Amino acid sequence: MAVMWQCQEVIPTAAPAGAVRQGSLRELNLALVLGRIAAAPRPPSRAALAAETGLTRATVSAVVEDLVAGRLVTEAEPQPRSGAGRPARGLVLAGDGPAGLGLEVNVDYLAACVVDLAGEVRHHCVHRADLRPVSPADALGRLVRLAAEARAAADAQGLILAGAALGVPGLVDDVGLVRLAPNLGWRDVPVPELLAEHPPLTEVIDGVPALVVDNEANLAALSELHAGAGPGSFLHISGEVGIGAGIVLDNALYRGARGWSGEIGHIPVRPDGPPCRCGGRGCLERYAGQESILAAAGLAGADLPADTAPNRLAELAGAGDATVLHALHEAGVALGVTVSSVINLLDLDTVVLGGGYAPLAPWLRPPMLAEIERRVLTAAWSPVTVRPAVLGATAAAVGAAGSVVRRIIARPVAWLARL
Amino acid sequence: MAVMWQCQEVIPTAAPAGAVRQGSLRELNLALVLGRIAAAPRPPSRAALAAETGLTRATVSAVVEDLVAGRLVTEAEPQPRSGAGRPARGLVLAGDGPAGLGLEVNVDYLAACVVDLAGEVRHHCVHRADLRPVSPADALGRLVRLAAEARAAADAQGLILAGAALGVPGLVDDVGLVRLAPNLGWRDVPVPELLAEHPPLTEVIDGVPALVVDNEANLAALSELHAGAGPGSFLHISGEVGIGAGIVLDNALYRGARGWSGEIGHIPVRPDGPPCRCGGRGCLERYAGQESILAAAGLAGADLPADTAPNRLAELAGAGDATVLHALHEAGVALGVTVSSVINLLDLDTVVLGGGYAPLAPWLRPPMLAEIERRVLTAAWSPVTVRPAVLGATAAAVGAAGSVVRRIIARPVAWLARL
DNA sequence: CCATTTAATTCAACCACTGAACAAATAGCG
DNA sequence: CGCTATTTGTTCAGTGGTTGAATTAAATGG
Repeated sequence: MAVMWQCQEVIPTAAPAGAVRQGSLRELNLALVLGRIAAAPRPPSRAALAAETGLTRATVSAVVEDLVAGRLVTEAEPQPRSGAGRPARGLVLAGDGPAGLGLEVNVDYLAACVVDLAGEVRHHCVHRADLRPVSPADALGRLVRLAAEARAAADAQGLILAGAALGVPGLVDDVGLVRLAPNLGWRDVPVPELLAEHPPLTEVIDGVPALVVDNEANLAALSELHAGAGPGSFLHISGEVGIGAGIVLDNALYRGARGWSGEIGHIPVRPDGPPCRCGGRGCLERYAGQESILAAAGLAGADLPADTAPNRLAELAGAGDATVLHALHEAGVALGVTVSSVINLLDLDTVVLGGGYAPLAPWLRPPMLAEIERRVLTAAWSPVTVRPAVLGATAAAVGAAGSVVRRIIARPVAWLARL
Repeated sequence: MAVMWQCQEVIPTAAPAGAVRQGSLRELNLALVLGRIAAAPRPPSRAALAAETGLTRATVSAVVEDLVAGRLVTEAEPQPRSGAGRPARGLVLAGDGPAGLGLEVNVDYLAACVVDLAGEVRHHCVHRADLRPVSPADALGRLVRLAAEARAAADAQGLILAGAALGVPGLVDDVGLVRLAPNLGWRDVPVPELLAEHPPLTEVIDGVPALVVDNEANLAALSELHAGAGPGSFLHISGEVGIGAGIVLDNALYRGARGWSGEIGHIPVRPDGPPCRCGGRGCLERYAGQESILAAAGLAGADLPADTAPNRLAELAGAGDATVLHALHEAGVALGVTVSSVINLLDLDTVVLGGGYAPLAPWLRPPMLAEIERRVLTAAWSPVTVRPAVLGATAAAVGAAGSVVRRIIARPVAWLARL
């Protein structure tokens, strides 16, 4: 069994860097048309797609025929139309075609979900447990059981799982090794090997590995790209126990030379500040990490589970607790300083507060905006938006599943060839 | 005369986002083959190109025929071969085809140069003068005279100018307006309008404007990408009077949502540090800007021209001047702190010291590496390289000219259609 | 001098898109 | 109710560009 491990989701750019044969022509147009169907606000007709893409109606018909045959697209009920003419048959992404399996291992929960082509979450299941004392092999074993449940749920709904993606709160290298997941206590964990005993996740479908491992913050950012306020460039900050960021540039996740981009938690806020366990001093995590906020809020000993702490903080802040308000203000200032650097560097216009920061956005936002206003050179010409993420704690798992279906939409040929 | 102004060089991605007709097929393969010829270390044969790209030899021959007819490629002398078989005819980029005109306006000089398809600098001319007291219209007038000289030189060598690019040390928006060039004293200067009286620069060749305006740091980074140590992702820091950075990700310049990326000079090193004229506090420019280094080195009153100051500092440092050494060390530490943030964020493996920093690299490098070692989370697994730029002060102008020819190589159809 | 080897060209076949004509399905109007 | 206008979708000959195999070209080596 030749298992090829690919780490980290890569949405193939529709255009191959290599030779362009005539088959590529159809390949590119399949991707083009399917992409438009996916992006359209309402089911488009073949004629509308032709007008939109510049292809002829004849070609669009041929392409759509392929997509329908491959169960990627179905015809919607003819919708009430105004004006004369033969009524259009609307095209929608199939609700019973391929789907993506999204998995997540985090500090205090496991999650699995199934997302269909249209991006709808068709199954979702969370298993709460503190995973720090659990061995990696054990944790992954539990995850496989969750995945089996999800697979059964997908089958029951007529969906075909086309791949899976796993989000981990740490650095993942390009052979599937989790180099370091500090808050989980993992170091050099070979996820592929540990999962190798579980066949459902280790198949290779047409050259694409059945499972892809990626950083959790990256996947959360992807979910915001697809489910959230849509296209553009933005920074998605995940405030979990650690602080991670996903960088979306021009509708694509930027991963860096080795896939380790977005390690925002250890950007120095005050280079001479208190030492951080990373070895540096005055890192952002020392000011805006969950533990630091809790300590500053006087809740250090409260021993709250990591996933309820943000809501507890929001509750107290809403009630006007001065210590908590001050702690959040300080965290917001630190975040603002860091984010200003990022914006000066990358010229982004949007910052999304995700993970644990989402419920705290009302209190983090004002000090962040104040710092940005002061420190970002171009703020005068174009304002920067800071907003909470639309998806909550489930973002990473949903983003993982979404990355699977987005890969199909970006390169439908791979799926069609599988049949 | 319909002059379309496009600001900022954009290398077209060979694959159009729109419809893919059969003509696109040839278009893509022209770009593919020409790109391989440009990237090859020695003149490749048609057969080698076929093997490399996956196209058939028949197709490669047809494509090459088009390229030769369009004066983009010529056949090199048959080189001595080993082994049996018909000798290959090597293909090289034409030395008498299209060329790019590169222009630069900086604080104390103007520059123009001509670069051919192969990236060779075929003409170069610098005009030294302090341009701060000169009006923008006047400065651009002088630049046009320099450009005319360059055009004559290109003609004399049988080159055809296919476009021009202008580098400016400031923020350029997408209609050609220089929003702010602080060290030049420019604000809201409409470069296109001021150049409109000079026909040679305002033609539109086949939909592509004859002149493109861009930030100088971006163009310097591009020159490093093409002339320097080649492909990859890196941060190019230009230490002129201000500090700018060009970000190259996956062999492409990243420009940001509005083209204002790389404003690294105002990233805070110490958020409570001395106030900066940008309105923030403790910005990098306050520690590693040319004026700050000179002040720390005790040369504040020396009134050195901006372009000789770095060499003077290098001279003194080489002679062991303790004050200068200390000043450079402090600047290096500040640069190291900032660069660490950038690397944590973007996961780059290379930092290039360009502009005025290039001659100072021997002294800046050690403290930078020390900070990176300490603050970059992933430094343990993969080392970060810090090196001086290969091109000196001429980098921006050469990069500008190079961007013109790179655009032709990336999409040769535009040039071929022009005939 | 001829077999071997590699390079490049020629040519019929084929694939996918184009453009125009045609069929289908509706609304509006007398 | 029937006719026209209108828009959607399909059919089909035509075309551009690639493929693959055969052919020609130009060298080496025994």
